[in-house]
Amino acid sequence: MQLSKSIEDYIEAIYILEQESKTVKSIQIATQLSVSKPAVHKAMDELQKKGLIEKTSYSGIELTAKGRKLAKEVYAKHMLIYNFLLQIGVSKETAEIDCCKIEHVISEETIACLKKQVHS
Amino acid sequence: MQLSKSIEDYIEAIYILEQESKTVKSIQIATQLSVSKPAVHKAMDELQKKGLIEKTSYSGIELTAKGRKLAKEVYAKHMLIYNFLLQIGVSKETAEIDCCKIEHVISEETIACLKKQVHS
DNA sequence: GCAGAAAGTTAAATTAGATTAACTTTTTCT
DNA sequence: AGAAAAAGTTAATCTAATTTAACTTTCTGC
Repeated sequence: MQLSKSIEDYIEAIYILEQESKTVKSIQIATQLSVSKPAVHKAMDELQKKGLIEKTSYSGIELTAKGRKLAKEVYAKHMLIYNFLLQIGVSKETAEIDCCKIEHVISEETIACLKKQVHS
Repeated sequence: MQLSKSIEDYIEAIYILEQESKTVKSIQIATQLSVSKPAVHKAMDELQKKGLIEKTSYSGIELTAKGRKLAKEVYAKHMLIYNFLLQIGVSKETAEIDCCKIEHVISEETIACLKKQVHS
């Protein structure tokens, strides 16, 4: 499945919010990603069409098994890049900003190579 | 000056083409970046408005001093990331693809840290 | 020097992702 | 329970970057 950058951001945000609060509300995602409520709404439509989340009107949002699997992959990539950046001396603040962007454009091959760099 | 990803791609393409052929034509840029002629045309309008290129109707395209300075910066970033990727074992093909995307999203701080990694 | 090809330009339409404004539904608090 | 606030939804609009189609200008080769 080919996901757009923004869809990856949304699914990752849901995954992170899921771990903090039992049910994930649209407004939390909007706050987390600094986007408007309608932007979240449209993105949730999209995620639902792709079978990545479950949601009925005015209810909470839940990842499906498929959605959670994907979210975990995105998040793992995020953490790998983040840790690599810290390791080479980037500040936490910048590492967080940069890895959010890099995670959407980096190839699997490069991810595999980075994996060997981290912790070494 | 805050440049969009696509504008950075165009200016970088001009910089590279400038070194191969004396005058840079719109069609060469279109071929290089795999975009349509009108896309190049609009981008050139934009670059001209920003004072980064010189161009009169139906003539060749030239970087201004300001444009060349910027192009060099973008290109240097490109090569730094490319070389780093090779160094960690990424193939040339993938390194080229990935660095083209990473160069548009990476911070100056991370670039500085990467610089210390390359060649070491 | 002129016809056809190549390059450049213009206009209109498309796409993805967002926004604001206005409205509806749900929640919360007294 | 009902009013006010909060959250969700819908509609209309915007922007950036692109495309196709059609047209104009320039170049090239006979």
